[in-house]
Amino acid sequence: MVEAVETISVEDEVLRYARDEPRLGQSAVAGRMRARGMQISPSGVRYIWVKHGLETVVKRLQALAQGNVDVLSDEERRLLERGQIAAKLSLRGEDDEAGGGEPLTRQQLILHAAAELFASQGYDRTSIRDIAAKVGLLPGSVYHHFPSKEDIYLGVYREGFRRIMGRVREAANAGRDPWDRLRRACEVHVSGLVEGAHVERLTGHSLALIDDHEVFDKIRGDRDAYEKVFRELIDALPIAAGTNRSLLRLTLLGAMNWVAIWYREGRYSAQQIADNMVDMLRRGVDGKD
Amino acid sequence: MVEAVETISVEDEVLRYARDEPRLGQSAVAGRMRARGMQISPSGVRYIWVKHGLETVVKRLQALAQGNVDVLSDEERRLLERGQIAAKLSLRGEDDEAGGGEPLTRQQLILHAAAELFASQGYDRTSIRDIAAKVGLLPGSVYHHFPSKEDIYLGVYREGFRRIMGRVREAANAGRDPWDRLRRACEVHVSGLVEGAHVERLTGHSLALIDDHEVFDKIRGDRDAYEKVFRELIDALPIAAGTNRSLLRLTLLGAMNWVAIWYREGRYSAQQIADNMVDMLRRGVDGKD
DNA sequence: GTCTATAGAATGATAGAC
DNA sequence: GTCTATCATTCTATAGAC
Repeated sequence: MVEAVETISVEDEVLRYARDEPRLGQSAVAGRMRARGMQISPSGVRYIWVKHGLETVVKRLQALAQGNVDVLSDEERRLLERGQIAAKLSLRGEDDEAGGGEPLTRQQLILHAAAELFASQGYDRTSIRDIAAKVGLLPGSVYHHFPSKEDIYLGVYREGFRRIMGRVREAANAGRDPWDRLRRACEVHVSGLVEGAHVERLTGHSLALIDDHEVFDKIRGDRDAYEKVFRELIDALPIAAGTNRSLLRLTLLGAMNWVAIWYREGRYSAQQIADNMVDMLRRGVDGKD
Repeated sequence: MVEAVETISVEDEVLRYARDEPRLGQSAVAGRMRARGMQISPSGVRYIWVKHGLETVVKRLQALAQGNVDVLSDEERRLLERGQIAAKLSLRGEDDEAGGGEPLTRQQLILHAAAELFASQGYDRTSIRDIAAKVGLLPGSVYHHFPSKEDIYLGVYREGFRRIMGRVREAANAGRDPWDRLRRACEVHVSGLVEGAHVERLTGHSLALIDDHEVFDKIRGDRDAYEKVFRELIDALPIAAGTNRSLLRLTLLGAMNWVAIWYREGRYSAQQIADNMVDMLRRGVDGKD
C-alpha cells in the first residue's frame, strides 16, 4: 500500500519535472529527486518518460507547448524548432526534388544542407552555423562529423561529382552515334546543373564560386576527370578538318556551365538548352536568307 | 650676432627633432621647442623642413634610414613602407598593363587596387584592410573615400563596365558586316576579360563571383545594358530560319565568360578564342569526313 | 552524438585627434 | 585627408560535460 502510493507520487514528480523543467536530462531529474529523498534512478526516470512519450527534450517541449509555442521561452522555442527540423530531415531523407527514398545518415544530411547553402550563397557566405541550423544541430556538433568547413565543401563536391559523372556516362553510352552521345551527355550535364539535387548543382557552377585557390586545387583532379569524359566524346566526333577540338570542348562546356547563371525556371528546359547548343555548334547558324 | 647664433641653433634643433622624433608633426615640434624657451612657429618648422627636403614623415624616415631600414622601429618601418607605396601609386597612375598615363585620384587608386583583389580572390575574401594596404592607407582612411565596401565594389564594377562597353561598341562599329561586327565585339569582350585592366576583368566574371544577391541586383541593370549590345548585334545577323537568337546569344556569352575560368597565358590569344567561337557557331563544326 | 561555453582571430565600420 | 584606437559582430574551431 505504502509502496503503491510512493510509486504514484514518484511518477507524478517525474511528470512534474517534465512539465516544469523540460530541459533537464534523466540523470539531472533523478539527481534532484534523490536529493529530495525520493528513490529513483536515471533509467527509472527514462522508463516513466517513455511510458508517457516524453523521452526526449523535444517531445517534452512539444507536450508542454501543445501547439501554442508562446508559453515557451525563446531558448526553449529554439530547441524545439531544432529538434523538429532534425526529426523531419532524418525521416524524409532527401529534401530536394530528385531521387530520394532511403533515409540518409547525419553526415549525408549535413552534406545536402551544405550543398543547398553553398549553391545559393557561395562558400564564404555560408557559415557552419547556417549549416548546423539547417540540419537541427548546434554549430559545434557539426565538427563531430566533419573536421573542417573545407572538408564539408570537398565532401559535397565529390558527392555531386560522383553522381553527375555517373549519369553523364550512362547517358552517353545510350547514344547511337558520336553526336547523339554528346547530345545526351550535355542534356544530363545541363539538367544536373539547373534541375538536379543541390549537390549536383554545386558541382557545375562551384568552379566559378570558389575564390580560394587552395580549395580549388583540391578539386582540380575531379574537374579534370570530368572534362576527360567530354574530351573523349568530342574526340570521337566526325568534324571538319582544322577544327580545334580543344576550343570546341571549352566553348561547349563554358556555354553550358554559364546556364547556371542565367537559368530561370519555365522558359527553356535543360534538354532544350543542351540540344540547341549542341546543334548550333554542329550545323552552324549561318543562313543567307 | 646673438640673433644669428639663435637662428642657427633653432634650425639645428628642428633638424635634431627631425632625426630623433621623425614622426612628430610641425605643430608638435614647434610646441615642444617653445616649451623649452625657443621662439618658433609651426610654419617656421615647416620652412626649415622644406629647405632640407624633410617636409613629410616619409621623407624624414627615409633620410633617417638612408637605405638601412634596420635603424627604424617596426612602427616606423611600416609607416615608411606605406608612404612609399602611396607615392609610387599616385605617380604611376595605372598599375596594370593597359592604358595609363594620367595620374589617378585617390578614389580611382582605391578602385583599381580593389579591382585586382576582387578579381583574384573574390568579394568576400577581400577585406578593407587588404585594399587599404595596397594603396598605402590605413583601413579607416578608406572610409573617407567610400561609404562602404559594397560601394567600392559597385564603383569598380561600373568603371570596368563603362570602359569595356565603350570599347565593344567602338569595335563593333568598325565592322564591315553583321558577322564582322559581332566578331570584333567578341574579340574585345574576351580580351577585356583576360588581358584587360583589372577593373575590366572583374566586369566579366564577377557575375559568377558574387554570391550576395543584393549586390548582384544592383549590378543587374548594367549587365542588362551590356547584354543589349550583344542582343542587337545578334539580331542583325542573317541566320537560318528557326534559330533561337536568344539561346545563341546566351551560348556565345556563356562560352566567352567562361574563358576567364580556364584561360592561361600563352596558349591561345583572346582574338583566337573569340574568332574561333564565333566561327564555330556560324558555320558549325560538322564534317562528314 | 550532442550539448554548453568560449577561445582566438578577423571583419566592417566609426569617433575624434591632428 | 589620414591617422589612432576601438567597437561590435561574426567566424572557425576546440574542450569538456553529459
